[in-house]
Amino acid sequence: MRLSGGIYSVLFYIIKQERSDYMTLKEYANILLPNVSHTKEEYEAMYKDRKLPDGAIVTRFAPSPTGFVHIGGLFTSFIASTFARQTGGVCLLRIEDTDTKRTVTNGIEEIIRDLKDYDITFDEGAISETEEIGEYGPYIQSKRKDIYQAFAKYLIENNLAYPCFMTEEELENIRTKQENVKARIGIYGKFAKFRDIGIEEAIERINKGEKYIIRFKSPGNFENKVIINDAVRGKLAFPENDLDIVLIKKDGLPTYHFAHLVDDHLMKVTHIIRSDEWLSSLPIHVQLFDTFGYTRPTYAHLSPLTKKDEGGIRKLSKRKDKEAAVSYYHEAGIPKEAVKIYIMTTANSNFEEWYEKNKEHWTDFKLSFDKVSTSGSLFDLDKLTNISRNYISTMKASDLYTEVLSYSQEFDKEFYDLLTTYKNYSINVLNIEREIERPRKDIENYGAVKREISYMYDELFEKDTTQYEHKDFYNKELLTYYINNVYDENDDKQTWFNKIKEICPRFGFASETKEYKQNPENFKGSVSHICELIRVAVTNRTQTPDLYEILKLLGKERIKTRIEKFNI
RNA sequence: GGCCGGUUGGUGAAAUGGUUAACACAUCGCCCUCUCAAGGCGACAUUCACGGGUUCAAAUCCCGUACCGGUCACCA
Repeated sequence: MRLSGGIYSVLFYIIKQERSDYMTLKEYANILLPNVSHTKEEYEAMYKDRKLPDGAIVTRFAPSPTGFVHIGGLFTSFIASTFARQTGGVCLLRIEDTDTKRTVTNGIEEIIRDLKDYDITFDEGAISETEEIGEYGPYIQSKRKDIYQAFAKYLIENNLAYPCFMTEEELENIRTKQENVKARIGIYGKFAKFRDIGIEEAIERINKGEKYIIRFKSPGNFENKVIINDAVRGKLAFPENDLDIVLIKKDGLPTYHFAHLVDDHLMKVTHIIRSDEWLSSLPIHVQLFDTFGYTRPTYAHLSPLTKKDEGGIRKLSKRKDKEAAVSYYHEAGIPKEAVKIYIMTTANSNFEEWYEKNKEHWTDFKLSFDKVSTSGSLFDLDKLTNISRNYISTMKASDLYTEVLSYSQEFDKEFYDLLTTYKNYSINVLNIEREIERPRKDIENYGAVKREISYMYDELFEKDTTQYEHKDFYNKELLTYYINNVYDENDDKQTWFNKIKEICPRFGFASETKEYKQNPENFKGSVSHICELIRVAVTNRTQTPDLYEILKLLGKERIKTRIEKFNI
C-alpha cells in the first residue's frame, strides 16, 4: 500500500507541472467548485491530532436520520462505543444526512433517544438537531459541505477528479449496454466519457448551463489486487477499484465514499466499525485514503443479524420485521440490559460463559474483534427471551417495581394506577421467591408482570372470569374449615404446611403424597390436592408461586372473602 | 452476470491438524417439590454443505462444485 501511495505522489508531481493553455487546474477548480471558503490544507490544520492514551481507539457511529434505529444499528453502535470505552478512546456520533430526500424530520432526535434508551451515549457529536459537543465537528454532514468541496477541489487541482456532464438517460444507456455484453457495470475506462475532456470543452458546457457532478479519476487497475486487513475477517483480497465514483453530487453534497474519507480522516477515527454491506466498497475507500496519502483506518466489518423467512434467510429488514426496530423491545418491556447482553452474546461467542461468572459487572467484558462472527447470525428471539427472564430474576424487587411502574405508565394505565396505589404491597408481591439463591424465572418481560400477578389485586381478580373445570375433590366445607379454624397468619412456612397435613385425614386426604400414590383408591386426594384447592379458590389459578407467601400477603380477611365467593 | 464474503445439530456457536465435535437456547425424559417456574441428572450432530486432494492424522490446509448472503446509484 505504501508503494502505490508513492506512485500516486509521483503522479501528482507530474500532473502539477501540467498546464493547460486555456487555464490552470487551480483556476479550473475554482470555476467547478466556486464559493469554497478554505483549502484542504487549512481544514487539515484545524483538526488537531488527538491526545489519547496508548492503545486508545477512536470509533464512530454514523447513521442516516431516516427514521427509528434498527437493531443492527444498535448492535453496531453498542460495539463501537464499547470498544472505545474499553480502550480509553473516543466514540463519536456523526449524522450522515447527505441524502436530503431520505432525511426525516426529527430523525436526529429519534436516533439519540433510541440509543440513549440503551445507555449508548457519545463522547462527541450531535446531541440534537442544532447542538453538538466536541472539537472535531461539525458532526452533521450537511453542515460540512464546504469541507468536502475543499477536498474535491484539491483533487481537481491535481487532475484526480473531473466534472461529469452525463445525464440520467446516458447513465442508464451505459448500464443496459454493459448488461447486454455482460461487462462489468459502472463508469470506468472507456465508459468514463468525460474523464479526459479538455478544460476548454468543460468550460464551454458549463457556460451553456449544463449540470455536472464531480467524479474521481480513479488511478486503479481492475487487474491488480489490493490486500486489506479487516479486523474481524482477516486478510481480504479485492481487485483494485477503477470506477470513477461520484465524489460530489449535483446538490453539492458528497457521496458516502467521499464523506467517509474526509470525515474519518479529519475526525481522526482509527477504527471503522460498520456493517458488512460496505465490504465491497472497501477498494474504493482504501484507494481514496491512499490517494490522499492518509493512513488507512482499521476496518471491522460486522455481519448482519438475519431472519428466517419462508425458507430463506435474509437480513432483518427495517420495513418488514417488527423486531428490527429497537422500539419493539421497549414496547414489549424487554429490559435494555437483556438486549445488550444478547448483543454481546452474538458479538463475542465467549461472552456467554464469561457472563455466567461475572453477572454483576458484565459490562467489563473485553470485546475482541477477532472473536466477532464472520457469518450472519440468525436473530434468536427465544434466546433473547431466556436472557430477559434470567436478567429479571436477578433484579431486586424494588428495582423491578420501578421498571414495571415506568413501563405501565407508558403502556397500561390501569396497572400503573394499581402499582401506585399499592406501592409497598406491590413490591412485596414482586418479592415472592426473589432475592434468594434460586429466584423464580417466570417473568419474561415487564409487560408480562401484570398477567403473572394480577390475582394479587382485588380489582383485577374480580374481573378474572377464567373457569376451571370442577374436580371431585373440590370441597367448600374443607376450605371454610381451613380458613376459620386452621389458617394463622403468624405461622411460619413449615408450621403452615404441617397444619394443612394435619387436616388431611379429617377430610379423607392423604397427608403424604407418597402414601396417596401407593393407594389412590383409599383417598380423595393428597395434601397437594388440598393445596391446589386453596390455590384455585384464592387465586383462580392452578399454578402460582409459593402459596404460603401469597396467602400471607393477601391476609386472612381477603382469603376468607375469596373463599366465600368461590363457587364449586 | 462480475466481484466479495459465508456454509459445524432445531437455533446461537466452540474447537483452527491429533483422544468420545465444548458451551448456551429450544426440545424430550427422570428426580426433587404444595402447583408452576426454577434446580439436579440424563438424552439429543457416527459427524462438521458436497466431491476430490495433501497428511501417519482434516471440521480444521489446498482445489473444484453447490447453496446462501452482500454489492455493482448523483442511497447510505
